[in-house]
Amino acid sequence: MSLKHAILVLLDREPGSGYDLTQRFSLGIGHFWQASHQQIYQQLKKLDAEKLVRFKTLPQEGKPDRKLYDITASGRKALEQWLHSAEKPPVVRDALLIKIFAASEADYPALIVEIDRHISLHQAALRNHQGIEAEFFKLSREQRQKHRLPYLTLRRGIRYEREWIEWLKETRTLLTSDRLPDEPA
Amino acid sequence: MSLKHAILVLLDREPGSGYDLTQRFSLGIGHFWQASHQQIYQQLKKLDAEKLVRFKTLPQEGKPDRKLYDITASGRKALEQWLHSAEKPPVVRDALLIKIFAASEADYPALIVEIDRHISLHQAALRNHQGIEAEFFKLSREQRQKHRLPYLTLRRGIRYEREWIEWLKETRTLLTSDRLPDEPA
DNA sequence: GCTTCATATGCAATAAGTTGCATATTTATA
DNA sequence: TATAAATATGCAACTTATTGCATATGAAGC
Repeated sequence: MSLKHAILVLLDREPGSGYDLTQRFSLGIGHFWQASHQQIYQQLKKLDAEKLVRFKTLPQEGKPDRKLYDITASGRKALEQWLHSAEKPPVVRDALLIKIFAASEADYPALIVEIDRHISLHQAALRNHQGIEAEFFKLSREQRQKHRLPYLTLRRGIRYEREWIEWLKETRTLLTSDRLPDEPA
Repeated sequence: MSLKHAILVLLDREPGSGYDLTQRFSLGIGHFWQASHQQIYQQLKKLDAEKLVRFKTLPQEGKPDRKLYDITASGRKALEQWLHSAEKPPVVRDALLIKIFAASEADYPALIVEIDRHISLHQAALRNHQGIEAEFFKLSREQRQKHRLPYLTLRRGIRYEREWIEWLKETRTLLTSDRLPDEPA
């Protein structure tokens, strides 16, 4: 259900096409919700069937018609109800940790390579988030105040990536030096 | 594919029934992979069809027969191959962050309640992890050395929960005081 | 005596997400 | 000049995960 509501949130801020939403997901809220364009188009269809959104078809030359979606009154109502409902913390499912859990010494070299790869990926994500953060701090105080909730979610993304990198580096060191932590985390 | 391999990892350590595995998931590796018993039974069936596991039926009185599963030679082979394959970092999908992202001032009171609830949940998870960690540190040096990889994954769980709690508390403070962060995360 | 918990396995329906493919044009880049 | 990227939408098949139900007994606690 959450993807539907994420879409409603975005349309509530500004109407847009499926394509627009795909951009907004990857650029705007990708640090806490990821969705492919296929998923977005599927859910827009369902949201339309439920009358939570509606659309106007804008013909374009050479390209397929653009469907400009907008949230409806009952969409807004559904969104508000959802905002006040309780949510479970996300389930954690991390394949890298299964591998680390299960590895024997023979697997260490491959594991180190994989850990390094993940460090790079998380560093790239962190740099990306920090770029957006830097933009935020260039804004005026009023503008910052206005966008503070989105910024707080970005902070969570930054900390998340940072925490990953720290743990991966610590784990890498312990694996290569064959040592073991001498005190609790 | 990862659930299948998580099951193979557990069976490789020790044969067991679907029920046993359910316990091992919730107690042993639940901090990085969660699975319900329905899912586990489904996947055991598929793994059996693929000949990666096999089972013996142990009749029991009064209770349904116990199916004792074990990994096969080709299961071990598949597991090793998988251990050396590359994995994408887990996708992040966090409904609470959508809510925080989208909230308006009218939603703040409900949001604070929800944040407090999440703080409690993460604190409970943290305490649980730390209990297991305390057991680990009671072990002899040799034993600790032997179980160090599982322990490293537990450290990740501990840090993950701690990071959540910190961010939730910070966010809660900023929301209630209507202030805004004055420096980058 | 009654309820709850633990043991033990499973089906069926649905929801959610992924992968691969298909189409068609313009604009920027090597 | 060819190639790739951006724009724009979508279907079909499949995998993965969730929800709700069903069955059956023994043991422990109130």
